[in-house]
Amino acid sequence: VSRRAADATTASSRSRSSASRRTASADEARPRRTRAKRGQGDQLREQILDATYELLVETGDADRVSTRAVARRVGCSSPALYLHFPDRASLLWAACNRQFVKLGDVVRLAVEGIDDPIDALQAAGRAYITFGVEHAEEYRVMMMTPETVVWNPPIEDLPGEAGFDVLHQLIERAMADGALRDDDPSLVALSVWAAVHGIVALRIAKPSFDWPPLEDDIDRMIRLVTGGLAGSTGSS
Amino acid sequence: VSRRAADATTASSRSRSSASRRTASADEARPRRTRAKRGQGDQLREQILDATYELLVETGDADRVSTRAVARRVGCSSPALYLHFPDRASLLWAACNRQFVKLGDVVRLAVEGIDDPIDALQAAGRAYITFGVEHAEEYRVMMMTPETVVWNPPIEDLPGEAGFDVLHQLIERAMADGALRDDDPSLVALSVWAAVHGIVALRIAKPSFDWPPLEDDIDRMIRLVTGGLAGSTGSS
DNA sequence: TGTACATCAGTGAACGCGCGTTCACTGATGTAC
DNA sequence: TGTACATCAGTGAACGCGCGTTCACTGATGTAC
Repeated sequence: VSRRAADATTASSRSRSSASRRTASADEARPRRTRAKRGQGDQLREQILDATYELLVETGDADRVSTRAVARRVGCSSPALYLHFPDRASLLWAACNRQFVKLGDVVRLAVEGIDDPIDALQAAGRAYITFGVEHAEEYRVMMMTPETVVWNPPIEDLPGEAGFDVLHQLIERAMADGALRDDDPSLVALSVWAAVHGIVALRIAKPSFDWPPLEDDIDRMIRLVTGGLAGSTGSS
Repeated sequence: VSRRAADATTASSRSRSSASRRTASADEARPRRTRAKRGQGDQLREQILDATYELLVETGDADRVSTRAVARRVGCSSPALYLHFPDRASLLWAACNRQFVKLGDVVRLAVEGIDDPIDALQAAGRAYITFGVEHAEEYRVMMMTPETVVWNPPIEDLPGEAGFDVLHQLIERAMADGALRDDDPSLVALSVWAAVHGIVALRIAKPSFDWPPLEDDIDRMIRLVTGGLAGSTGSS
């Protein structure tokens, strides 16, 4: 401890410090994996993805998931990862993406069978927010991390995976029905997406803030948004 | 390049790879700093914060700002940082926070002299979003990064620094005036904050997405939010 | 049926790196007597 | 006015670390002739 800085209270859990690495190391206990049979090379790929995802959830920080830790968890050597992924970034991305495509599915499922587009919008928003909060670490990696670090696939895939396309269609339909005031559906969909993302992202970034119950927050945002889109123009 | 992964196109710009480190190194050219005079020890502190902030902006990634790079930029030795900050996390946080308190100020300033609470809310939202997008890296570090990595000071300071308290007061006032429908002002303020944060956060996280002009987005969100809060209850 | 060969599914050791931080120190400047 | 001493504002070298990745290899399994 240096002289003037001696009064510091910071615990310092930076991803680079050896102390924090040690935290994530209940690994090496795993037994050495047995080599896969001849045609079964892709088994390892799945196991690697599973382990990566586990570590992601356990550490809560993509930066603390190292290739070596993944290999220890799997029970293979670390070069073995390179038989299936070109580099660490691709591995992390793949592990997140596998869970993440579920978001689009969940939103699509939530909407199924609901005829009224406003009701469907509400269901979609609810599903999106709930999923995001419950899968915080993937959400963070996919939606809150700079592209340069993690976003390899074409950016155009984003809407489909995030359930954004569902949003878009619902809003188009609602406008055609007269349930929402006429506007550019793409732009309105972006606003709604941003609003919904905002709830999830703030909670993920600041979990120790004294948030109200999630359900209240969802209801209020949905009322706010659908009320706002449906009403006559606001004061301005 | 390994065998099965040979077709990979990923450029691999992970924060850990030596390649990406090299990108951020137009440093060592700086002249050696001269030692400060007797009572002027705090000059170095300011210079360290400046350099940290510069690197933060240049790299666009807090993980790529190392204590050694900061020292090189300043022109001092890296142990010198420890005369003023207990560890790297504190340094990074301080550098961001220094710029970040401006957000609260900007929001407060934007609101000054506007009597109508709805107009004031719109001005506040506009100021918040603009500031966030223009100071993407600080915003990312402060508002989109897990607390464990970067959030040392008490979480209760967040609202004041983010201009959230202004929002809260405006909403209280608007409700008292009858300009907004009665509700719990804290919860409504959270929703509005989330909506506004959503716009900023998505643009920062996915800069290569084909976003509409920021102004349009701001206007639409403001209309959506204020219209929604003011109108009678939406369909539900 | 035998056997040379190709392929698959990996492994162990090593490279080189930059990092956060600590340690013992140093020279200039002020202060007490 | 001199001088011993304390303090300030740092420095240079080193420690130990875990990392991403590459390299050359190995043993088991299938395949062609």
